Amino acid sequence: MKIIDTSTMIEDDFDKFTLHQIYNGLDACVTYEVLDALLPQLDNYTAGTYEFSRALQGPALEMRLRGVRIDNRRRQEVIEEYYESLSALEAQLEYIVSEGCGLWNFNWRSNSDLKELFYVRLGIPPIRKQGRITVDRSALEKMEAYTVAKPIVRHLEAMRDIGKKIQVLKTAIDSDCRIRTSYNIGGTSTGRFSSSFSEFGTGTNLQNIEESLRSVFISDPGMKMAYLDAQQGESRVVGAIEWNLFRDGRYLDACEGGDLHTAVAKLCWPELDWPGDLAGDREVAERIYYRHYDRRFMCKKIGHGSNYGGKPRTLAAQAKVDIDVISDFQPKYFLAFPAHLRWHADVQQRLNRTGHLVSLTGRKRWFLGRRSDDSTLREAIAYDPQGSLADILNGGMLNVWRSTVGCQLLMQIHDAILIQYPEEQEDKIIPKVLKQLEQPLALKHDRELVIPYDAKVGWNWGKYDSSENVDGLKTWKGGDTRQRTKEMHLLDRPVRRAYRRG
DNA sequence: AAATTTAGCGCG
DNA sequence: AAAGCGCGCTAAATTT
Repeated sequence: MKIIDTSTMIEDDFDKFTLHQIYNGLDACVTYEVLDALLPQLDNYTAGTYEFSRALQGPALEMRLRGVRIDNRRRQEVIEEYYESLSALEAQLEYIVSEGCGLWNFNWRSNSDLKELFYVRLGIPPIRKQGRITVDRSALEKMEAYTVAKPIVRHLEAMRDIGKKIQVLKTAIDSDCRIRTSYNIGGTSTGRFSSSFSEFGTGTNLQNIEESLRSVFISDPGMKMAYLDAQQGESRVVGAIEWNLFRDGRYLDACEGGDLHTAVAKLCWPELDWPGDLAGDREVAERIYYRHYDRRFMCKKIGHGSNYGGKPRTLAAQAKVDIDVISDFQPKYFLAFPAHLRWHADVQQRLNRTGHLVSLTGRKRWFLGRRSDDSTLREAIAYDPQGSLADILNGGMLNVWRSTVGCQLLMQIHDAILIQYPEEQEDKIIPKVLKQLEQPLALKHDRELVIPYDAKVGWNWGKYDSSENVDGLKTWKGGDTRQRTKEMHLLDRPVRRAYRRG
């Protein structure tokens, strides 16, 4: 054994391999020295958080290693279809812009080209966002009101939608037809995971995949998937915080009593025909409202946004409703749940006095922004529910991972996990998984927080659809009689589309 | 030519 | 002038 003093060594004295070993050694040893300096600084809260983070390395590394199987044939097909639609739209738009507006060498992805087109050539008054001129989606939507802009805008909206999907679909996957991500356990200020490309440079963030692309993620042969998501998780945590602080359980009661987002929808659109029962109301709330989103989805935004200090104008813009809808809604909402405003005031006070907060699950965070800034207060308000739910979800995930229920973790998506298991054992495994996830958290004044999980099962990550996606996720009720669609040999498949000429 | 910043957009 | 929070990725634009 040879000891190398890196403070005096001369690089030229060593071969490349040895230099790599030295580099690795420094990586490990210096990190260890840092740990020596950090450990004495831990307090009761941060020591717990550190231990928890270390424990999460197990499931996180396993998910990173395993990856998720991709239906590559379907992926390629979809990419091709999207590319075809995109190039057709591109050609049409190029024609409109060159012949109609006299703009050559126009690039629809270039925001400066778009600003030139709309705000100079077409003479539309510039639309601003935080003081800056913008051509984002909401600006495009506003410009639909101008007859000259409308066909262009319609093209751009469709092209951006498709372009975004292509971007995700063409992400490089590994040679074993699996997509892998790298979870970063300490990657956020709240305690959530972050997700990004894998250590091999393949894959991507898997926590922002849109619903329409999820069906290309499939389970392994003989395995079936379950998507388990915490029902109204963040809202329940808000309710739990308010219970602990003020012994005011009205919001938690509301979460536990019914569907909160539907209740918000009823407050926002009282003029709609609400049947009055849980299932009927939910059906009304789930009718498509804007793009592919339903009212219930919009109300999630309105509810969360209001909880976290959102103002009518912003929330109205986000939920695509008239500002009056929110201005009418919020007073009713804060009257029904007065603890919300008390909680905000309490956060403000703690922030001013101490500069840090400890969440419901005992996670401590310092706030380094100016304490007098509104944005610092809003960060602080959002912190506890967001961080606590992450801890609760991850705690449940850790239970599942440590247990012997016989499933494999595939993904963590903030308030949900995706797992797979031998399909014939579904009805044995799902209840056990739910039990591991739904462990109660003790609150003050003799109450518990239990977050129920919704389980959906299938052979791919997309939503079940009787015509489009029969293998997709369907709410688990026990006894799913479906059989997985057989994979068809390439040559046996019907030809879907003729080659385009040209 | 390479590195960094900006704008836009997807998810929870 | 604007006022939910938390992320990561891409193409274009800008700086080095």
